[in-house]
Parts: sequence; C-alpha cells; structure tokens
Amino acid sequence: MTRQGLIRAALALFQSQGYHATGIAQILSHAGVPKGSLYHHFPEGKQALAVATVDFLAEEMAGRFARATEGGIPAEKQISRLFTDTAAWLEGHDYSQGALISLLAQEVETGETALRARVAKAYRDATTQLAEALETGGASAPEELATTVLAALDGAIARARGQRSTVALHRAGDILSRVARAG
Amino acid sequence: MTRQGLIRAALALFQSQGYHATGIAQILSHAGVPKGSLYHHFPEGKQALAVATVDFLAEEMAGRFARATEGGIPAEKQISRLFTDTAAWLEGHDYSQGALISLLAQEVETGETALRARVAKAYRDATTQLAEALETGGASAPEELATTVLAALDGAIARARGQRSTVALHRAGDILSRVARAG
DNA sequence: GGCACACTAGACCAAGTGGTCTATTGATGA
DNA sequence: TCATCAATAGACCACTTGGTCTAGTGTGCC
Repeated sequence: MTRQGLIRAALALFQSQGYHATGIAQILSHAGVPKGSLYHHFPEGKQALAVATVDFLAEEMAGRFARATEGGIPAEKQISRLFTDTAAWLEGHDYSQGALISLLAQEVETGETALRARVAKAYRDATTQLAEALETGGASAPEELATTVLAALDGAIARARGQRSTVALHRAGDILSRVARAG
Repeated sequence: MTRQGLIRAALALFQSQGYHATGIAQILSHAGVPKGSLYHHFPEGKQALAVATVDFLAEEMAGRFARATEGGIPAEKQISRLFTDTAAWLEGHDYSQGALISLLAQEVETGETALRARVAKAYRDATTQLAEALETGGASAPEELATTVLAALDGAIARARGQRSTVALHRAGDILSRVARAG
C-alpha cells in the first residue's frame, strides 16, 4: 500500500534526521512514490504525514509494552530489557534511528498544533502503558517510575547516537532496574 | 561583540527549533547582524557557528556544575536542584528553550564531522563534571549516576516541551535524588 | 461497453536556503 | 595624513523547499 510505504519511509527518515532536515523529495524517493500520491493520501502535506507517523509508532510501542506484561515478568527485568533491547536496536541500525517523539517534541513549533497534540498524546499513552506493565510486574509508584524510565530512555538514545556508543543506555538501565527492585 | 551576539542568537534558536529548522537569515535578523559579518567571523558558515554554540553552552554548563560542588551540597540535593532549576528555566522561557546537545546529537548527519565531534565531547565533559560534583556530594558510582541523571534530564526536557508541563522533570528528579541517597 | 473515480505521475511554481562576492566603513599605527 | 585591514553591509546566485495543478491510468460497477 502506497500510504503505508510513505509512513514507513517518513518514519525512518524523521527518526534518522529529524522533521525539518527531511524533505518531501527524500521521503518520496525513499518510498518510491510520486508526489501526486503523497498529496492524494495526505492533502495537508508534510505535517499530516508526520502525524500519521507518530500514530503508527505509538501503536507499535503500545504493542511492545503490552507484550512485556504477558509473561508476568518482574518490573526490574522489564526495565533492563527495555534498555538492552533498545541498545541492540540502535547498534543493529548503526545508530541511524532515534527517538522520534522526543525529537519532534523539540523540533516542532507551537504553530503546528495537530502535530504537537499527537506528540503529547503519544507521551501520555506510552507512560500509562508502561506504568501498567510495571505495576503488574510488582513496581510501586509505577507512574512515576515509568515517566523516569521513558525520559532516561529518550535521553540515552540521543546520547548513544551522539557518541556512537550504548554505554549510557546500559548504565541508565542498570540504575533504573535497581530502583524497581528496591522500590 | 558581533561574534558573541551571533552565538547567543544561534544558541537560542537552535535550542528552540533545532539546527535544520533555523535558517541563516533568522539568526541574522535575531542578532541584528548582516550576512557579511557572519561569514567574516565564521567562514565555514552555519556548521561552524553551531560548533561555537556547543562550545559556549558546554562552558556554561561546566560553570554550573562546578558551582554546585562548592557548598559541599549532598548529591541527593544537587540532583533534585538540577531538575527543579531546569523546570523553572523551562517555564520561565515558556518552553521555548530546550536541550541543545541531545537535539543536535539526533539531528546532525554523520557527514558533519566537526559538529558531531563537539557534541560527543560536550557529553563526555558534562558527565565527568557532574560525576565529580556528585562524588564530592557523597554519591557512590558517581559516573553511572551522572550518566543516568543527564539522560533523564534531556529526555524530561523534551517531554516537558511536548506536553508543556514540568511534571516529568519533577518525577524524574524525585526518583533519581532518592537513588543518590540510597546508593 | 462505458462511466466514475480513486489513484498515479510529474511538470511547474513562488519562496526560501546556505553561501559568495564586491563595496564600503572605521579604527589604528606610522 | 594616509595606508592598512578587520569588520560591516547587502546585492546576488544556484539550488532546494513544500505545495499546486493538470493529465493520465487502472479497476470496479452498471
């Protein structure tokens, strides 16, 4: 499906370079789709595509957090896995991918309301979902912990990319999983 | 000084919108400086200006961390202050400012080597300086803690901007200052 | 068959991009 | 007084940007 292809291409590129650095032409060539198709599926253009991208990613993350709950894994283990999995994912993509939501949160001007709203929603949803998973994993104060874990994860992803090293990811994962065990 | 004005303007704009979203023209008008002056002081253009911006900010952060050590403040207190101060700073600027280093770490392509190198250096320096401060504040495993604190700080800043709320900052600050007390 | 319409295709456009170039200004030292 | 040169000033350029518009294509329905 053309629409899906556009979303996937845009996701990869936004995650890699950010919103403003990614041109329409680049998305098009990456997806192998002509301009007319983009503006047929997304008449509001680039911003609408970014919104769809955020929604797509949010759904993916939701599934991931839901799966983490299934086995009745302790919160401590869930957290350390989240960080090590992310580290492996970054290395697997040679640090070309990143944290879309936090990137957009900083790049997008206050004017672009639709996009801003989705970003805020993605943050809320990710936190509640992770908090639920951590709660079933036995964590106390799960909301507070989930917020901190997500913040550290985003910050560590950025740093990993800046330094081409996953040590920050592993350090943060260690400390926060210890918090889950203690608290 | 014209050069300083350019750096300050660029810092504010890059921190607000990111590197690619900020045009030369915008920096110029913000600083009240003509184009010729920019290319006189920074013959390598935009990227060189960004490098200077990172250096400027790194120096500022270094001073800030050094000051935190002076009073012999316990690590726990240092951390909670770092987060509440940042929250106040964000609110004071109406969420228009952000985390430059982590933004650049994600936005800048692998091709722009000079800028990437400075970003990596800024990460390293900030971590060692904060670790020293935390160590004199009585923290154990200060490097690990400093890394986690900086990651959580960056991630929480992004989120605060996305949601126009500082709760994530306060939550992360609470949890991590507790870690410093316990560990 | 032939109509309808979602979709593809890409030429085209005004506005903006980072960067270059020449001209001028103004302070300093001989 | 004059020469020098860092710094200022902005016109200008090739190129790219996001977006519009018209033309065509394929598929399903009557």
